[in-house]
This record gives sequence, C-alpha cells and structure tokens, in this order.
Amino acid sequence: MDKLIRGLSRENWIDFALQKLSNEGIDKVNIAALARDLSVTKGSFYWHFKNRDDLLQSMLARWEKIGSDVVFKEVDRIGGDAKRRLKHMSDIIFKRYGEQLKVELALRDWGRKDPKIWQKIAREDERRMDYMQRLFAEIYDDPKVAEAKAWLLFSLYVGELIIAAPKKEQSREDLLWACLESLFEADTTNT
Amino acid sequence: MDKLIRGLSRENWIDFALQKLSNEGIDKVNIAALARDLSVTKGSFYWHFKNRDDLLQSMLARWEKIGSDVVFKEVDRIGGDAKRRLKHMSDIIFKRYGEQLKVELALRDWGRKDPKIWQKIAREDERRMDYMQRLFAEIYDDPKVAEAKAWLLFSLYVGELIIAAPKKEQSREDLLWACLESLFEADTTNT
DNA sequence: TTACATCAATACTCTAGGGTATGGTATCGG
DNA sequence: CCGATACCATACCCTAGAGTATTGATGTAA
Repeated sequence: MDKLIRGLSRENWIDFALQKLSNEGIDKVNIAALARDLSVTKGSFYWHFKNRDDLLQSMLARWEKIGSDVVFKEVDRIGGDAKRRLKHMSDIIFKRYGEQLKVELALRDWGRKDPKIWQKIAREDERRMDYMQRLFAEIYDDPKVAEAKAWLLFSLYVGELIIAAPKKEQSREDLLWACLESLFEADTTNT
Repeated sequence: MDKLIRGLSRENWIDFALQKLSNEGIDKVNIAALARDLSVTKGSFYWHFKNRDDLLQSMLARWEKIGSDVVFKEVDRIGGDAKRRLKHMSDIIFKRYGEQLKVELALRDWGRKDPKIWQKIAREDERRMDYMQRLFAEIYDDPKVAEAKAWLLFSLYVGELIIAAPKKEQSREDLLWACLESLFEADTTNT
C-alpha cells in the first residue's frame, strides 16, 4: 500500500529541481543536467513528467504549498509585540538570503511572461502582505498607513537582491536595521 | 567625412536591441529575431558585432552612458526642496514603469551570473544612491538615516516590478504616495 | 509463475539559436 | 573608371536542450 521507495519519485525530482534553481539559476534546471546530477537518464524524467513545463508547474505548486507559513509560524512562535515580530521576521528573511530568495526571483521572472503564473504568485504575495499589514496595524491605526509600511518592508526584502550598490555608511546588517527603525518611527498621520 | 547613413549602424542595432529588451524581454534579444525585425539578415549583425555578447556589452555600455543623469537633471531643473524633488523623481520613475524598468531587471539578472557585469551595475546604483542620499541629507542630519531612507526609496522602485500582490486599501498611485509620505515623516533619531 | 506496473536505459529526432565563410553590391575617394 | 571599403545576403555548420519510441529490468499482486 505504501509508495515504493526504489528509484526516484516525482517529489524527488521536484525537490532536487527547486534546490538546483536556488543554487544555479533557472537555466541549470534542464532535464539533461538534472538527470545527470541524479545519476539517471532523461528516460526517468519523462516517466514522471509530461514535459519540462510540467516540472516547472509542479515546482510552483510546491512553492505555493510550502508558502510562507513556515516563516509566519516561526514568527508567531517567538511572539512579542508587532515591532519585535516584524524584526524577527526580517531577520529570518535576510538570513536565508541567497538560497530561497533566488527561487523567488526566478518565479517572478517566469511569471512576467505568463499571466497565469503571475496570478498565482500574486496570491502568495497577497498572503504575505496581509500578514505584514496585520502586524503593522497593531502599530498604526490607519490601514492605509499599515499597508504602505507593509509594502515598504516587502520592497526592502526584494531590494536586497536587486540593488547592486554597495553600502557606504554602514554594513548590510546595520543598514537593514536602520531601514527597519525608519519604518517604525513615523507617526500615524497621512497626507 | 560624415558617417554614411545608408544601411544600419552599430548604434542602430544597440538602440533597437535595448528597445526590444524593454518590450519583449531578454530572450527576444537574439540575432535572428533582431535581424528579421530590422529587415536584414544575420550577415549584417556579424558585420557590426563580434558576437552576441559583444552586443550585450554594448547595450550595457549604452545604459551606463545614458545613466540616470537625465532623471537627475530633470529633477534638479524643477527644483524645490528635497522632499519635493524626491517626490518628483519618484513620479518620473513610476511613470515609465514598464519601459525602462524591464531593462533594469534584465541587466541585473544578467549581472547575477557575472560579477564583472554586477560591478558595473553597482557603480551606477551607487550614483543613484548618492543622489538620493544627498537629497535625504537635507532632511535628516544623520547620514545613516539618510542612507537608510535612500535605500528604502530605491527598494520601493524595485518592489513595484517584483511584487505581484494587488493593492487592496488603495490604488497604486495612492499607495506609492503613502509610502513616500511614510519616508518623510520619521524623526531623526536612530537606534 | 503469470501478469501487470514501475522505473529507467538506449538511441533516436527535431528545433532554435549562435556562429562562420564567402560572395555580392553600392558607394566613395582618387 | 577603378580599386577599396562598408554593408548585407546566402548558404552553410554546430551545439544545447526538449521531446519520443522502444526495450529492459525489477518489483508486486494474483
């Protein structure tokens, strides 16, 4: 009744492909290379997947399934007030800079050419925005301000990967810290 | 003594390639497609360029040459205090969302696999950061705070392209506005 | 042990796209 | 008018990588 363990499973392929995506980028996620690194041939791949797009879709689905809940759970577990939790969350995000975040970029790059994909990513992003906005709402009464703060924080996460400029006045960690502080020290007025 | 005008020039190719990059993405920047759309054959391309990488390098050089000065000049031309100029700058940046910004992403995607390229982009980003930081320095005495603000603003520009989440509380323009306001209403203390 | 299902190897095809080699034609200085 | 140069067409080659077809081995169920 149990799933067989001999050979590779579809899930094995997806996991490995995601891992490769985060390490070497999307162009290294090709059937031949994956098969070689898994010590099998393409014949195996096409047993488990219809085609390459099938794999990519599955990777996206896996990404959706895992989602950001692990981060949220971890943040909630530690607890504390909103400010503390947001800082803790940022800490988690930036710690895993380079592994998970490359997947994010690749997915978005993919989504930019495919509205269907973009839509799925949007749903996930919305969950993230909701979570952050909810936390900021504990600090700022105006939901519009809370949304703006959440958006800024989200942008900050993204900027780390995109902006190439070196930091001058302070180190990367210090700069992040200063940016975070900057998000907390505004008042609640708007316009 | 003048340059000939018959046929295409190297610059024509670069311009067209950049234009295509912003419209259809990097994978549409291939020799065959470019030649077809320019109503010539690959023979023409390989007259002007050594290879595809030569073209890409030239596009990057062109990007560097044009730089952000046009934006800075325009912002300085309007003038006003730092806050007003930063807002005006943001207005310019977001207005051209979708045309120029796709080039930015493609370049950075390229740079992520090539440190040499990343370095060039970093220099340009540094100029941008300097400009913004200088403006923020007119508002915040602490240079670390000014740097953080500049970084946040830069991230905000980037986030627009990367984040897929739909805006809920307010429209895109309103959200941007709120984010900007949020950057101006903090105090000057840090830590 | 028969029969089916699972997983993978082998050996192909096909296409897109980069790149080369060479020859042709228009234009310009002398 | 004549060579030289600039520009481009034509006709190729080559490789990477997606995809298919067939066969084989091994496990599981009856």
